[in-house]
Amino acid sequence: MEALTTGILRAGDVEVRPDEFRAFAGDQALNLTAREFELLTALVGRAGRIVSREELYRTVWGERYRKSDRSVDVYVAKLRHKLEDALPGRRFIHTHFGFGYRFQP
Amino acid sequence: MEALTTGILRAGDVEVRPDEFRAFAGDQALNLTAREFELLTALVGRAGRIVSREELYRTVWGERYRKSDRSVDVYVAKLRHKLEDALPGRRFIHTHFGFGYRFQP
DNA sequence: AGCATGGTTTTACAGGTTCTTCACACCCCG
DNA sequence: CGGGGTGTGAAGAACCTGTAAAACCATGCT
Repeated sequence: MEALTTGILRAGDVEVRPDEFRAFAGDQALNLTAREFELLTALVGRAGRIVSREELYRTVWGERYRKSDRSVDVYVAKLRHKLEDALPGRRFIHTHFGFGYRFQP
Repeated sequence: MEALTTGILRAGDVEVRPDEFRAFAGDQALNLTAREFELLTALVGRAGRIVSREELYRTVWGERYRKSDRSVDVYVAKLRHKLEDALPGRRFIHTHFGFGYRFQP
């Protein structure tokens, strides 16, 4: 989005600083693993758009996507948990059946 | 249509954004399944022309068309219903007996 | 090396949604 | 009328998603 000057991605209360490998939800830092962080970066960088599993997989894993690979789903679940812990009751990652996921604060 | 720059298809009040997996009728988003979305994309991309079931089937389903397969008809009905919900009283998908369908706002 | 710890990938299954096909009614046109 | 074309509801098949848990890996420490 407006990452040109600062490199920081923001969508609502969620902020990602790719150059620092840190992410925040509201005022608290999220404790993410490398994969979780990369996936969140990919999602926030595409906030508001429906993104296919294939695009997410290629971006984060850097390999060809196999339809049977559930890694994206598994990590979406992990991110949802940690976002829920940080900001209870709010939904950020929306499922679009048959298409993919959408990050929307 | 004029998809060269934006990738967006438009016909009257109906707009399809293939790269975002989203479609709009008037100002509201259409809640479509994968097949419905692909069929609408095929129809809007051929707006104003009569399109045979065979061409629609090959485009959307990617397989050889069997005369007994009613999938196109079933999904045209679904699309008509959702377009009617979004923009009541208007007709978009016209039947040409013995030939196929035509999308015309 | 052997072991512990934490992360990643794969598997399995339940639950839900969508898709295909069938059946029957209706319609169009000769 | 008659016969094939079309509209559409319904039901089971097929597919998709959420998630826990197992299996697999990588790293660091004793």
